[in-house]
Formats: sequence, C-alpha cells, structure tokens
Amino acid sequence: MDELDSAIVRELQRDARQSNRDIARKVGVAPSTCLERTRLLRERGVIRGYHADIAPSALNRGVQALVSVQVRPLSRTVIDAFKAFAAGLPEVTAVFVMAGSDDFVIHVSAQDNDRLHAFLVDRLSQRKEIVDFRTSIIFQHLAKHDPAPLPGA
Amino acid sequence: MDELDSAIVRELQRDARQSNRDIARKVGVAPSTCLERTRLLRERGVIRGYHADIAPSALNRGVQALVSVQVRPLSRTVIDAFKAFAAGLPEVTAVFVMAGSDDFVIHVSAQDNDRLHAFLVDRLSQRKEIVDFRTSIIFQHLAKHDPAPLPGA
DNA sequence: GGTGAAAGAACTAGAGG
DNA sequence: CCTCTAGTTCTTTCACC
Repeated sequence: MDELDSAIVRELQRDARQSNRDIARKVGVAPSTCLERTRLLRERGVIRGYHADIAPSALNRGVQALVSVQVRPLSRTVIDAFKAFAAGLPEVTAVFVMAGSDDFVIHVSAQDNDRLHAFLVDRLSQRKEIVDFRTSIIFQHLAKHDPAPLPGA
Repeated sequence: MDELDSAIVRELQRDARQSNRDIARKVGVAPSTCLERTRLLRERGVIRGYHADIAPSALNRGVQALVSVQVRPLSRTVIDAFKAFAAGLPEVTAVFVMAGSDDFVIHVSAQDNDRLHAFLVDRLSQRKEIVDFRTSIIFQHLAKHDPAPLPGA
C-alpha cells in the first residue's frame, strides 16, 4: 500500500465505474500500470468488490431500523447460528457482532412501519436464543463511501 | 422500476465494474437498451453511485465501534450541527440519526483501541451538546451489498 | 515496477423497424 | 424495445527499459 495504491483505491471508492484510463490519468501513471495495480489490490483482498449504491426507497425499503439483540447462551454455536439466520433474512442489510451489553446489532429495512413491526414480531422473536431485543428507528443514514486511510498504525 | 430495471440494479449491486455488454447479456436485452436504462436509473436517483468496497485493515481501520450519542437540547440546530461535525471526522464512517433513547449512532473506526479511545475522549467528548455516549466494539461486520427489492409497498 | 504500442473488445450515439 | 452500424475509446497483453 504505497501512495499509488492509495490513490487508485481513493478513485475507485469515489467512482468505481470510471475507466481504468481515467484513473491512470488522475493518479499519474500509464494505464497498464494502473490496471496491474488494481488487479493486485483485488488479488490481495484490499479491494473486496464494487457495488452500486441504490436508493433504499427504490428497493421498497423506506423504513430502516437498528435492532440490538441479546442471545443466550453466548456460545459460538449460538452466535454463529443466529448470525447466519439474521444474514439470511431479506429485511436484514447488515449484521454487527458486538462486544458489550448487546451481542448483535442488526440493520433492517422494510416497506413501512407495519411490515417492520411484523418482521420483528413474526420473524425475529421466533428465535429461542433471543432473550431481549430493542428496536430504534433510523431517521437518517449518512454513509461515507470513501473513508480515507488513517495515518499508519 | 419494472423487472428489467430491477435486474440491471441487481447486477450492478453484485459487481459494479462488469461491462454494460455483460449486464445486457445477463438480463437479456441489447447493450444499447441496457445502457439507456442504466442512464435513466442514475438520472432518477435510483443509482446513487458506484463504490469500491475496501478492506478496513488496508485503510488502517482495524478497530471499529458503534457509538450511541445523546445530545441536548434536541433542537434542529443542535442536531444538524452535531451531524455535520460527526460526518466531518475522519474516523467516522457513518452517522445514523435515530428515534428513541439515542439521538445518534455513529460508526467509527481507528487503527487500534488506543486511538479509538483517544478519538472518543479528545474529539467526541469535546462537544458541549453531548450529554452522554456509550461505545460498543464491533467484532464482526457482515454487510449485504446487494439487498433485494422487497415486495411492493 | 514501469512504459508504450497494437490488437481486440467495449462504449456510445444515431437511424430505423 | 430491438437491431445494426460506425466512430471513438478502453482494455489487455507483451516486448522492452
């Protein structure tokens, strides 16, 4: 991860669909060099993928919430099973495995409040390992899609 | 948003860097049709952007946390000011404006626990409008980069 | 590592059904 | 919405530095 790699990564974070040629020009190297660097970044796992960011409402996901979940017993088996279960639900868009008083935070979205409620009551609370969960509605979600590298560890 | 639009969106969620030609083939239309659909989706704001997904450790962000924040007074001025402040911090990768007992949840990342702690103590707690905050470390973060459209509202 | 050139492929716009 | 076409641009490889 030298300066060149970082510059390429920054460009791909900003706009993953711009041409290799454009990126090469912006970072000041030949297109072939840029292409090879990008290929290596992908191979090394630095670049994990390229994804379109879609407006939630276009996916009928106008209502979003964060749900804090406690499960018991707190064994690997239970944790892995719940994680897989949650990740498999279509309403769930992200799963955080946490330290602290909550074991999981899951990011869910639904068409409206009714369907969100139905999801929580009918799907989530079905699970026997859940001993408690609290739901907080998200009014706004600002995501930074191009986080900068922090100064060296 | 007909079936064709959804299919194109799905492909771009899965891999935003595949060629228009490939997408056209997969969804079963001519490249020119696919290109025009994609252009319109972008114009209508359905597609908000294309971003590379980067491994956090490559950005020196090996430690992540969710921080629940309460601010007072809960006025628009204070909310907007804190939101802008938080979004501007390099350690912050997402800001959720919440309903419920927490006013904000911010997703932060740092090089290590020490720097995370320093960030919380030196940067965050500086703000006078914060009356309380609680930090939970993230052990794992599974993000679904291709959420499916939910059945019509 | 990086470069430059060249062949093949893809993009994009436009005319027409 | 599709096809076809044509001009332009991009990707990708490879011999060379």
